[in-house]
Amino acid sequence: MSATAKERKELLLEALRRDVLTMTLQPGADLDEVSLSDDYGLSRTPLRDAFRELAGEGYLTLHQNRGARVADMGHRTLRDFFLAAPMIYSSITQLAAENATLAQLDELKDAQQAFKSTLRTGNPSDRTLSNNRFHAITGEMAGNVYLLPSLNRLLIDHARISMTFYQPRNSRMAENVSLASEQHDGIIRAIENGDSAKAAQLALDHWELSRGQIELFVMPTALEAPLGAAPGARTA
Amino acid sequence: MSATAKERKELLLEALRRDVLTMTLQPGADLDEVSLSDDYGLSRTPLRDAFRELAGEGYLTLHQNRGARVADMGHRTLRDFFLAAPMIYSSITQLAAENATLAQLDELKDAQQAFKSTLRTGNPSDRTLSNNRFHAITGEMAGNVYLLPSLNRLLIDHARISMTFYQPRNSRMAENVSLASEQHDGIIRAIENGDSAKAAQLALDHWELSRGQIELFVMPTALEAPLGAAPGARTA
DNA sequence: CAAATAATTATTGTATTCAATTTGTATTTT
DNA sequence: AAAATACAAATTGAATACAATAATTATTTG
Repeated sequence: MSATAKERKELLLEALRRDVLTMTLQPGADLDEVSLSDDYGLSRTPLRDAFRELAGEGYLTLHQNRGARVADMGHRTLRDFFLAAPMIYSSITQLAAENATLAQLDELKDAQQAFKSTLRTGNPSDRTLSNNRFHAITGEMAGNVYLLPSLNRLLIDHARISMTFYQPRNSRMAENVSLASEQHDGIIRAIENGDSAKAAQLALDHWELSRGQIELFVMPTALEAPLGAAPGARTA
Repeated sequence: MSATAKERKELLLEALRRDVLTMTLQPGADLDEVSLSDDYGLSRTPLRDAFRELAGEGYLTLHQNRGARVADMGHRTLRDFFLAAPMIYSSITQLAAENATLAQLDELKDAQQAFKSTLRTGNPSDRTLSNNRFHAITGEMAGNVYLLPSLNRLLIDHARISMTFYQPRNSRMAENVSLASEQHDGIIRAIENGDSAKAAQLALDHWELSRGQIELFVMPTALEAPLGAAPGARTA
């Protein structure tokens, strides 16, 4: 409670964003106004204000007389995601290469450094968050107010999907993670050189890697054991 | 003051959206909390709530200790708009053809009827609003939560750009308006038939018409009078 | 008189209080 | 006992009251 009210509000916003992205707050979970307000030393008025803000960004959804819930991830979500992601990611990255400032480029490099260090420590949440930050910066670089809201919504659910599907359990997946890091480096170079066509292509490659990783979990490799022939198998 | 508080809030939201789209509230205009709150018989709390909601939708922008302003349309805006519009419009319309329900199709037909009638009455605001509604419905049809926020932001500024650039002053422009209406009909047919490729192409054609109309104002036809040769011309 | 500073006013942000709606529970009724 | 209704508790929404910040005006000082 030491900080000023404005700071506590900002703290709350960041914490909620983080908890949504890392699935600490699960999709559909409903947020209690009173408990959160005394957790962060705020009254309900600025808290509800924060809810609205986060709802506008796509983290939460608000329902009449029913409060705030973490944005859902239904069965349609994944399909919508696969449709929209390559288009938005590639065009954002292309525009980033065309419009990035040097200050933004430094930010992106810092974000990539942070991402690399999370690969070593291995905390899935931190990895997801640092990856999220990397791509959010490309969005700022692109600076297109019409595409940005779509990108940010994609990034929210990309983080959440990664948290569920992208836990590297074997060497193949670990390889993919470090490959993703190399792709980040490539994207940085393309942006640095203003090579927008290459940046767009690298974004697509990067997406394909991520997509494949997700599909490994959605469609796992088939079991090899033949049915009904195994010794001691129970009959239905 | 007769309606319930919830209704008055909804009324306020609709009125503000409408006023932003029709440029009744100009870009950058700042909204006074107290005057609006007694205009609509609401206290400042739900009013500020409405501001946040509209900010999330892209109609307003909020600044620290400085209240709400109508979303700006700077010099970058038009360029960003031209870049994003064809991509979003075509993909939204394509998805609309793939996913539209019959109820939504009826809504779209109704919206198109309304649009046609505004062409006859000739009120620019009504024409803009009914056109806006037509395209907003295609967005609902597409139903892709990741693309929808970008579409809606495009639609806000498309309406506002139309209100400034799209006042038909000669027969060429009047023709274009009725051509736009025919394109709407074509889009409806393509959606009805589930022909997503055709729908996407028609959306692009529709965009091209709109783009050309805007460019007529941004880049007007050159004057024909030769410079410096006219009698009585002043020398620099 | 100009610049700087202090005080006043206006506007925004937060807390508290009050009202309305919803949800859970208990009681009644068939 | 199951369903329906009435009641009570909890939760959300709005209004008022209070605090903090920014803008404006007045005053002071070089």
